[in-house]
Amino acid sequence: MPSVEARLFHGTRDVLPAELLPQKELVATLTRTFEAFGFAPVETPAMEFVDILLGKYGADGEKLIYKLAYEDGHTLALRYDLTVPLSRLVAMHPELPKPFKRYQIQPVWRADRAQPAQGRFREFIQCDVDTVGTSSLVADAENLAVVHAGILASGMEGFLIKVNHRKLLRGMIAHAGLPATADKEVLRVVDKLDKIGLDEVVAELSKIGVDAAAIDKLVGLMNITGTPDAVLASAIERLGAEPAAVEGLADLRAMLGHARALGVPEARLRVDLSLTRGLDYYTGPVYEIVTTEIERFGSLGGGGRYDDLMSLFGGEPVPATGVSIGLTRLLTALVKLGKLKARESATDVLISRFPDTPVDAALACAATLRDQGFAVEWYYEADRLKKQFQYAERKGIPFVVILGASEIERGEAAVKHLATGEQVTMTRDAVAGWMRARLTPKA
RNA sequence: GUGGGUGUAGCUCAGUUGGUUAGAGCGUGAGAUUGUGGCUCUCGAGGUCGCGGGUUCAAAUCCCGUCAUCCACCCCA
Repeated sequence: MPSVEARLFHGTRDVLPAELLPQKELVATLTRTFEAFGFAPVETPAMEFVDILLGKYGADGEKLIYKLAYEDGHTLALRYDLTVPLSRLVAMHPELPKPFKRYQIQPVWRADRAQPAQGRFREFIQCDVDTVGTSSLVADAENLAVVHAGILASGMEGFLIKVNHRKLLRGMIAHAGLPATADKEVLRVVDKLDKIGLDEVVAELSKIGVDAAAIDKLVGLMNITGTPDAVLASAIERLGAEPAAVEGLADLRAMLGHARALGVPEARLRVDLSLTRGLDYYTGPVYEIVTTEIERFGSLGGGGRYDDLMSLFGGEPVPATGVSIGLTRLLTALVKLGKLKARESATDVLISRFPDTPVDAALACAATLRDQGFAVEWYYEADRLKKQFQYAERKGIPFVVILGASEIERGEAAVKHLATGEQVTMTRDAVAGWMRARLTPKA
């Protein structure tokens, strides 16, 4: 067989132990958080029929769906997100008690142009929670509370949750006297406000044919800053007479009140009237989580309410809302910030030995330590002790237990704590307690 | 998808106006009187100079193409 160069498809990645060990811990924490809010897990297949996915994301998103060249190339695709597969699943299981609250931690695929430094990949893991079957804004507030708790638990410190409302956006477009069909183009420009500045936004708006009066109204709204309450109050002042906006304003006010009651700090929340979000299926509140610690980094999560999506699979419309944490992106950010406590190995203790060590007696000792709850690794070769210690050092194993013929004979063991250099020879039943007293508790 | 930059060792890079066996640091392997890690020292392994073509007596170096990758935009997790 001809040899091929070992390589990866751009935008995909291998995850090595140093990163995957902390990632697994984070997933365990997120899982506990999700379950604490009453969400239960599901998984769905990586591939779906193409027509299940088409017509849900909008033209921009649809271009990024990976279609599989299976049969005629028009039957299967890799899932693009977890929300549409969930809707399909619920449509196929009408017997599920509503509201159906599920979480799902699985990879998705997007034929994007990858940019790893910005946390942009073609394959990445999303952690979604969704509540299907209620219009209650408490469910939306719970979404905010769940992502807040989840991101905080990851060790990320600087982040904000931006919220807006699709109906409020529609009201703003109407308020400016623009046709509803113009919203996408206009809002995309306005969304760039904090990046390119006011003058540029005005220039671009007039370039796409928005008249000066409309620009004034839009920019006036976008420029409102301050606490969520202040922004809302100011928006009510300007849009209170706009029928299209009223419901959005009321929803946001209620949702934010519930979120505060659930313990989301005021300082984490921003009402951002320029937040649009590209996916077509959102109908109500929308949210996006951004880090304030890295320039030009993609969002850490996002979501919103999508009351019309379920009806696209036939049957009755079912209200639904959900939010997603971008696990791959969150981990990338933490690595970039040096906030990931990397560890090469999950091993607590290495059993080191000598040419004269009775192997089976030492293995029995390893088995005992495992029974006592330690992760124990056996050193296979009777190498120089120096080499065995170097191995433990490089893999970040905190303890080395030294077993020679004399220790085995006397029922003893020498134990060394590498971080402090402390070493004691003791009876073997004392080893577990000695190590446990020095093992830094896992966070 | 649009625009710009860069491809030399596992990683970060040097390589003079084209000129013999292409270098350094880090990492990695072995060792410094055979039961002790981090520091230091010695020695070693490792390169189709992204790939293809062209110019030339001679190309890592110049030209064309191609692929890969990075950055910004777009969009988002």
